[in-house]
Amino acid sequence: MSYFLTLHPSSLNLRFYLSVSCFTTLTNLFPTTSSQNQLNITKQTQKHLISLIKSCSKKTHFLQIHAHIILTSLIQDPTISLHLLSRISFSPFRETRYSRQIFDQIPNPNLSHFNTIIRAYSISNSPEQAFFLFKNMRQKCVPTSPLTCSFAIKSCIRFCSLIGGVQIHARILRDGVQACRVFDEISQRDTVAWNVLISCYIRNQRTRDALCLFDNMNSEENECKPDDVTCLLVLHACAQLGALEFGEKVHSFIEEHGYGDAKNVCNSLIAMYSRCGSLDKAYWVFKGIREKNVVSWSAMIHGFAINGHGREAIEAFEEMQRRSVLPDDQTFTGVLLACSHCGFVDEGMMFLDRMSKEFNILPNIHHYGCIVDLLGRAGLLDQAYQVIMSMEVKPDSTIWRTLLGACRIHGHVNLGERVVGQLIELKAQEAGDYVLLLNIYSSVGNWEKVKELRCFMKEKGIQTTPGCSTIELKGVVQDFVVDDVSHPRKDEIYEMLDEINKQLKIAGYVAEITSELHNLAAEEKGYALSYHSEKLAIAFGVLVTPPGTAIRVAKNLRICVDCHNFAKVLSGVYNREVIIRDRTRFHHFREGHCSCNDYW
DNA sequence: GTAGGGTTAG
Repeated sequence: MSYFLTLHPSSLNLRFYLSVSCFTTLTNLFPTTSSQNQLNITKQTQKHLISLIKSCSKKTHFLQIHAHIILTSLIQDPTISLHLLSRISFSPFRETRYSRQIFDQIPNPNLSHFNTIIRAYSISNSPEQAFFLFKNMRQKCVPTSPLTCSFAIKSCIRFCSLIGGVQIHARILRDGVQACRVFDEISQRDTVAWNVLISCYIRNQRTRDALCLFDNMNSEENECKPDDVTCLLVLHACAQLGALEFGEKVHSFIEEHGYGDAKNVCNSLIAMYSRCGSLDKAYWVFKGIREKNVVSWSAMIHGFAINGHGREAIEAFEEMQRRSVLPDDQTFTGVLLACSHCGFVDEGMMFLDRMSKEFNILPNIHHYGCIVDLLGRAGLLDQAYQVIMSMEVKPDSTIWRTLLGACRIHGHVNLGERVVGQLIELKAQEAGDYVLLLNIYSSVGNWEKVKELRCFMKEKGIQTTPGCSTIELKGVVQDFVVDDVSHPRKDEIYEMLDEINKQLKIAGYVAEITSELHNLAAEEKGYALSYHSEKLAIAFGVLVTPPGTAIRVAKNLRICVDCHNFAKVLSGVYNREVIIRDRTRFHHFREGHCSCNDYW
């Protein structure tokens, strides 16, 4: 029997014991299995062996057990090998090198094996090995657990590896396990470490914290400064938040540090300015790019589209072709978006047709989303439904929700109910969907159904998202919720809102009540609407900014008809440009008018 | 071989 050949070449200790002293003892101690290659183990043998391993208190004894396990190929049994590894790693006679020998003999180490050996290394004199094994797990496609990460990070801290810690940190966040505290434990943070943290914050919708980190990086005590990648990340956060002033600050930083020539930075600036409703500045940046690529054009087209400048978006699309820049799928998303936001039904359908025929780009779910929105808002609900049913991509919850939004606009009860049914079937229904259905019922005055659905929602404990509007003042984003009383200047804000309401009534503003959910008397409804979060944010804007300054508000949900009218009349009476970005689009108001097709 | 990164429906 050539059992020596089955041994790992490095396991000299074991060779020694096997060849010199223990072999006879071992075979007497344990009945060996007949074949070394076939693992044939009963539950009882396993149990017996494990209790032996556990009770083993001397190294010599342990060595004997180990030798036997190798000899009988029982090392292939994952439970036995784990106990063996665990005992040698955390016993009074522990020795990391020996742990490693055993680990290397295990044919297919699993998560528990890795956790054990990584833990052993993390408290040993060679903690860097823990990190290498952690990386090894990825290469071998062994999934990691929070425990693994915790040991691996500890080891990185012990051998002062920033790179290691950052890599594990990124992986933890990618795997959805929160461990931002790790960052604080890194002694030497470089720009990349900061950038990773910012990126993770943005991915986890903590955009405001991302902006704070930019400021922290920029502070005097901090040695490593933001670089071009930091700027890209932070611009993205500004765009999401609608934080224009902060975005401008980042823009100045970019210019000061000479990042302004980088095309990716410029493209991000275009996106940031357009998503903050500052189309002029977006266009200014766009014009400054010498060699505009497809991303620059797409970003600009998208910017025109979301700001309600559909004609310019389409012109830009034509211009880019004259300049021989080939459009891609995202360019068409922008073009179709322009059509949807401006109600260009025929053109939208034509572009959908052209993109595959002329440009060989197959429409994706985003393109169909625009088309469904376009048809739905135009009141062509059946046609929109047909598009969903006929498209080659599987409809997702978002696309059904788009159609549901259109059902609300047009008070389409039957289709609305069917769409909610589809969402429930997809198991993707959200509180907001039921709210839209409530809106549909109340807009047609079906209070019976409203009551029924409200009861259902109460029974099921469905929590609706509270409406929240934000407005930025001197680079700080401020929140307002419905009937907000938490603001330090709440008295002034409510006073201002009352004053605004008086002025607007004189100008002919009447509270629009169909969108309100409750079956209240008209007067009460008017009252219930008066403290919507966007109105509070606007009142705050009027209060704290000098006359003539544009008021920019971002809202997490859809703006209601009444607030829309309120802002429209206000833009004329107070001579203020009002820009409200809600969940689905921008609403620009100037001199008593709305730049898009009014509410829709 | 060297982390983090540009435009994307509602």
